[in-house]
Amino acid sequence: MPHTLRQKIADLVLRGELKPGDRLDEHSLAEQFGVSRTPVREAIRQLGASGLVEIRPRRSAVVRSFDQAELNEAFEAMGEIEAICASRAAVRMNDAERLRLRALIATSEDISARTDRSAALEMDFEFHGLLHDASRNWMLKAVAEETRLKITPYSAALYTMEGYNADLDRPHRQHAAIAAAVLAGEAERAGMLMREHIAQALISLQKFFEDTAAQSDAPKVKGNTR
Amino acid sequence: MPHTLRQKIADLVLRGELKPGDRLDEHSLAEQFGVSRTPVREAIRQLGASGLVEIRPRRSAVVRSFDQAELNEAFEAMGEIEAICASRAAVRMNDAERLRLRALIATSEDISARTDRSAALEMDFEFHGLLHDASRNWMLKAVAEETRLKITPYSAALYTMEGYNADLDRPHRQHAAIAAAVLAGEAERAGMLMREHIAQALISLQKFFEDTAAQSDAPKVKGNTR
DNA sequence: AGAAATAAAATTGTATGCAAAAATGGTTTA
DNA sequence: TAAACCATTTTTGCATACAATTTTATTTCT
Repeated sequence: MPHTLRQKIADLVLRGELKPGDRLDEHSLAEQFGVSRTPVREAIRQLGASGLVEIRPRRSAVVRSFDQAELNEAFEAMGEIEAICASRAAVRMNDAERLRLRALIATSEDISARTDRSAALEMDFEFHGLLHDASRNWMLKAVAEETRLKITPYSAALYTMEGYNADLDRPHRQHAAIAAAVLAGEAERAGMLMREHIAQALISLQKFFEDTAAQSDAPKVKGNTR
Repeated sequence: MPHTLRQKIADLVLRGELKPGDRLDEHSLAEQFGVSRTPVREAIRQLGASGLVEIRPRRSAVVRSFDQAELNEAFEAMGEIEAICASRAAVRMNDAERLRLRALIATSEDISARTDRSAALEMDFEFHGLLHDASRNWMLKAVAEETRLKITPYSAALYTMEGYNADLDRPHRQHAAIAAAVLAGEAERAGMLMREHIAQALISLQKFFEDTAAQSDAPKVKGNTR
């Protein structure tokens, strides 16, 4: 895990320290990480190409923000892509991965019961990551994870926000159902369940935004603030 | 079309002046475009994040190259993504786009008859681009075009290489069939035809590589050269 | 002659400086 | 009071310089 500067800056966004719309000041980032502006600029440009931040000539880069329509489209796209990964995984998953998938679901059961939000977020990453790997297609995996990355500032909020009591059990049950289909080799069904899973995530997210519209530290959809 | 430096360097790759495996020398690129190394480096990093070039610490960036397995996976992924775009387009395309699609196919008919390779390449871009737009989903469009970008150094060779007599009529007929399905609103069928179209492109490409294995200026699959 | 070792050249990574543009703040004016 | 104007400060874009590393060329040794 060589923590590149790009990764460090991305982490600021993924960990929620920088929220959609926030500016990335080259000078302060440089100071914060003990380097000069040059490597910071290069890292920011890379994040711009990955779609995590928005780069505007002569103006500070800002964390990419989506309006409602863009969020809907992003989730629709991710649903399709994840569905493809899942159906491929159902046909191609190897024995080691099958074992790991079973273990993951068992752990997830426990996490859900304990209502451990941060563990649940990590579990979510691992579950989907495993399916990406099992799709036996590096580009599918790359596409899925790039897409996931872009909306993380929003989707992670579901797990991250303290005090927000979204249901942790529903995503767990959906993961379990998908895993069952994958393990049974039912490609079509795995894809369908995955699509529904992502669609459900969008609905939860929209509900979350309504519920927390008052709170100030939640990521806002574009046009909501200032 | 504000030709950014990033775009200019990308064009070198897309136009085939830089082939997979070729090094991108910061100094000579800087000289070539009349700027210093700093903006060149930033552009290269961006292209690295887009997956068009490969960046290795302390070593020159090189144009991304794929081995046979990676190419297969890339085309499989692209087939799925383009299929989704096509089926969405079949349901969501508006009247202006329908008109344009018809015109495109008519022009394509002519291009195919005249065996105009460079026009055919442009047509290919426009056809798929139109479907991306008509999917009414910016992220799907972004994903499709990023994926397409990565394999362009290989797929464009089919059209670019002088003297290689690949069939121009087949892709045209496939485009026409897809267009018909889209215009008829047959989402399922449009997606299926698109998947087959991309699969066929891979087969043609593999054939192309076999045929031109001797020629030195064709892009090679990783491991073939040096 | 071929391989290994070594010296020279070329290339990348980063810091720094400066000009140009944009954001900020305060003053004036309607 | 609010808007418009102007000066100040901040921030970005780019060029340049230099150290660290890799690459290339040359020489030496077996």
